[in-house]
Amino acid sequence: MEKQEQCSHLIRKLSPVYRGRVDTPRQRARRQTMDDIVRLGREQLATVTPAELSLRAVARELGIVSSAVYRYVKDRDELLTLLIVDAYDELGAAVEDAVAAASRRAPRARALIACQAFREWSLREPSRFALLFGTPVPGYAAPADRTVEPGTRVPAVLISLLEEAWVAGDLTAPSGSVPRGVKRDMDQIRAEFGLSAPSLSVARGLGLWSALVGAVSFEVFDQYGPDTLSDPAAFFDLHMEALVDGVGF
Amino acid sequence: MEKQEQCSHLIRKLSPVYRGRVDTPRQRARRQTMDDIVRLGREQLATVTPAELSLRAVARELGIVSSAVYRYVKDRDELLTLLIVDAYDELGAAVEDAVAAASRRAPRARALIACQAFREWSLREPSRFALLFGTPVPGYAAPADRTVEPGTRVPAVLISLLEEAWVAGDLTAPSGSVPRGVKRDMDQIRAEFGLSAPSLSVARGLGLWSALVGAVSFEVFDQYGPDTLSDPAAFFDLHMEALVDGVGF
DNA sequence: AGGTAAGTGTGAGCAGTGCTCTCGTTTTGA
DNA sequence: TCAAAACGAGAGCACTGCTCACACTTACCT
Repeated sequence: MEKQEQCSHLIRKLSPVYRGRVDTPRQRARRQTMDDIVRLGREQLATVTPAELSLRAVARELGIVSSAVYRYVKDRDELLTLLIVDAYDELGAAVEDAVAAASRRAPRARALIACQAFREWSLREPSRFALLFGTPVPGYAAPADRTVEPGTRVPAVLISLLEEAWVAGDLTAPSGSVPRGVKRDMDQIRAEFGLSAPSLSVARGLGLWSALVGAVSFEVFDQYGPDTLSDPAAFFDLHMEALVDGVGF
Repeated sequence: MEKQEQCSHLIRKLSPVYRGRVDTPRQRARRQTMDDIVRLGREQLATVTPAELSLRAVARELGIVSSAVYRYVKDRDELLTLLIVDAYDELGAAVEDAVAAASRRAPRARALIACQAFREWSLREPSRFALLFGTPVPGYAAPADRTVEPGTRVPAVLISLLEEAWVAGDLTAPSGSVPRGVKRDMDQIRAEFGLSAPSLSVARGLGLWSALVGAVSFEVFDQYGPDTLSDPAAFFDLHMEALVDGVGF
């Protein structure tokens, strides 16, 4: 089905007869329905955790019988993948935009802004945060070829800020030795992203990334006791500043 | 039901006739069944995420019809609470034991050992880790009066190590100012635990706690990309050392 | 010692889920 | 024009949590 469609799509593109009318009504309808499905799934995630996301509910709101939705989405897992990519993209855009809007500030300040943007998006979209960083759903394994790229956007922002600070001489390399195995892994990352920043800084950056998710997870999932933090945002900032200092910013 | 039992229990304790035979067979059987339910739930959690934990499966393995299990457990949520307390206790014991076994070492070393013990238990029990620190299950809200105390054991260990280091003069207070609101919250914690360590140290300790959970969560939930860390334990140690340094240990 | 109430297990049943299959109808593309 | 592809409907299977009416057994009190 998928293959057939792509095939006919290709034919249309190549055939002069269809110039200017790339879509059949059916294809337009299908794309519309696909968008609706993702939208309804996203809306459902506003009130429900990923584990209890219901295809039947999507079909219902779509005004379609439950089995018909399988014409568009192979699986519940398939819908999850769509929503994961959707969420990663929106999160990535939010963080990138926040950083871009502060392009004149120092890398350190922008790193903090990135963390804040991450936090704010997550608090605004707790279920989608859970979808990305919470308990993975049971048998589901995200297909790497579709989720890795959008999932790397936020860490990529942090990494690029780190590198920018390093080349600008604004990053003081932390002192200390790095175990051989970790060094090798960091060098691989450095090669992959074309970084000149030292291994230990990269390691600290990766640590910052996991600590950031941990801190936000604590807030979104209410892991701090009740009433222990009267001003969570202030505590978050303080925490992030310490982490950012640890990286050498 | 509960009240009646406690009542008769009291009577038995007070009545000389029952001296030495505190339990009726029925009460013994009930306790046994309760233990079995928790055990089966725990076993189920080894292969299944908290969200898809099934009461019917427990009943099935118990050799009992599905509705009968509601004689022992009011709700699926009730079972969750039992398992949460169970997991918190085992995790707390694991960390406390690891720290106690190294009682002759410096607080800093013991803090690192606590973190490692936390990580090891979590990797050994991924689903139970998810139960405690992953996405909260849908409508479920843990009853504070039963979960807060066991849930505080691990942070309590960290806090006590921090305090111990401080009174021994082994903790260098980090420099920097603390926003008023955060200061107030930290003072509340200091009062609650009877701490003399400075507010900023306590704040850093809380940050360490959330970062620890974040780091472990990254490993348990496979948030680092695949194959980015060839020696996760070494990276974890490096990360924790940095955090512990940040606290002032 | 006997009656009463509580505790326990059974089975049917309701509403919900994911997913499959068959059957018509419509659209598409050659 | 016609076969194939796409689509929607509806029934159905196996599973879930949970409730209820019904039996039976144990425990407690008079």
